[in-house]
Amino acid sequence: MRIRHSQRVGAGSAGRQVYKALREAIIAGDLTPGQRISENELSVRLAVSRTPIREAVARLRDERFVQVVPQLGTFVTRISTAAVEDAQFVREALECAAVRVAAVRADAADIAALGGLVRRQEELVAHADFERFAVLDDEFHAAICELSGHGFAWEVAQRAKGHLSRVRRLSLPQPNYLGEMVVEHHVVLDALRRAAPDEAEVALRHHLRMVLSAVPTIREQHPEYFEEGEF
Amino acid sequence: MRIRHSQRVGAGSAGRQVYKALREAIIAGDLTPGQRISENELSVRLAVSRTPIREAVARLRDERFVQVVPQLGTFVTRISTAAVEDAQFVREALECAAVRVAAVRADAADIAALGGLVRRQEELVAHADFERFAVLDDEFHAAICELSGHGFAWEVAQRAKGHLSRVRRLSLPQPNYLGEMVVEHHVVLDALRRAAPDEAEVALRHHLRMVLSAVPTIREQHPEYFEEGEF
DNA sequence: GTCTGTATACTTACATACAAGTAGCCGGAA
DNA sequence: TTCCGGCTACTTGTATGTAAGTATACAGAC
Repeated sequence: MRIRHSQRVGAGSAGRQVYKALREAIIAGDLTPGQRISENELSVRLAVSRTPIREAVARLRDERFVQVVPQLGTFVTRISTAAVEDAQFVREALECAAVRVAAVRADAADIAALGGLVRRQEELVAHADFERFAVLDDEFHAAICELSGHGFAWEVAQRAKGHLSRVRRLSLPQPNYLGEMVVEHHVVLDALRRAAPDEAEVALRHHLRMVLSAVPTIREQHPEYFEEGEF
Repeated sequence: MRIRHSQRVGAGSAGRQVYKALREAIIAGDLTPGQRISENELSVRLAVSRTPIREAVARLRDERFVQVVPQLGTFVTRISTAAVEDAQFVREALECAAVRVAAVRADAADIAALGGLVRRQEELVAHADFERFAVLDDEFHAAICELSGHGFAWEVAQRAKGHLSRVRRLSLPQPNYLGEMVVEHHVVLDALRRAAPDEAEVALRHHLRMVLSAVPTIREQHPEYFEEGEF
């Protein structure tokens, strides 16, 4: 084989790398919904054997990014409205529960750190840097879960909200989207600063439903990304 | 091409079977915390090759049932208080959110079906049948999530609450445990019947914390199951 | 032309062989 | 006795071969 274990320079095992690459490719839309992905083709393109490919595909299957039909093929799932709503429900439940705890646990230093995050987000709004904003946005929500003492909740939400991430990727280019996001982050942050769990929850819930409310529009713009059927 | 293909209904793939067997063995305590499990040994004992074993182990690793150390071994994780609290947090957030929705969505037929479940549980209390009670208990909670329209939430909770399941298994033999469980199920059921989301949430939250409150006792009874360190 | 049976070229699921790294035994030296 | 170095027997991670099943193209019958 060409590439030895020297490739393992701390980036994780090959299977883990393949998983990350495929996940990112699906969310970014490089692998389009409905597309068939071949383990053999991937193994040559990524220069690894089929074993790590299979490991990655298995994880993606658990997260509903792909559907694997035995002896037939593996397909990138189309975004289904039901799956998006499921993901939204899970994320909302977990993060709202977390923010309530965070509101009573966060100290001044925690608030300051969160504030720094939001300020960095503001800078990106001016540059319309959607890529890096998405990263900082995830960091913001991850930080809230971390503040609650249950960073595990963020991991779970992350694994469950696959379809939601794909939708977000499509919705970012909409006008003034980033600006509104930052404003809402500020509202949540203020509630946390005042140690007001109820207000923090309400604010975060409203914020999280932003993405969901954009789904119909996104669906019209990218109908080929979605499953046919019920509206 | 959008053909939904029939899954292999019967027993599932070998990897899936191995996963279920190992998961059950860990929860039941047949595989004790800290114990090293060898992929090779498992492959001969279960009469399959290492490939499906590895697939199962990968899933168990995601659920924190095992810890895999490359080139060293795979070990059954010890129950950590932090992991149990994490699982509790996730389950509570998801199920409480679900029960609120269920309270306003459930119709008479749904309530009747849930009532039937609880009645079957009552019968098992008399026989002290812990095994089957655990199954019916899961069915009860799964049904609530199903009623909310987000059965997916139960799947997520199920995957996240691994350590909690192990604790429950240890706590079931405590006196009058089953009886209290059924009583609390009734309280939740009544709240659902009255379509009272707030009361349903409070009742369910209290119910879910029963297991957690038993952790210290369980830890004293089975210290070898738990990680050492912080109390 | 239309339909049908078959060969073929794919696919995933599983089995097996190899590579690389770690713990521990064990003999020998200080 | 104590410490150190190498050898051995494991481990997981990866590569590759084998088996079984499905869609499809195509030749032939009607």
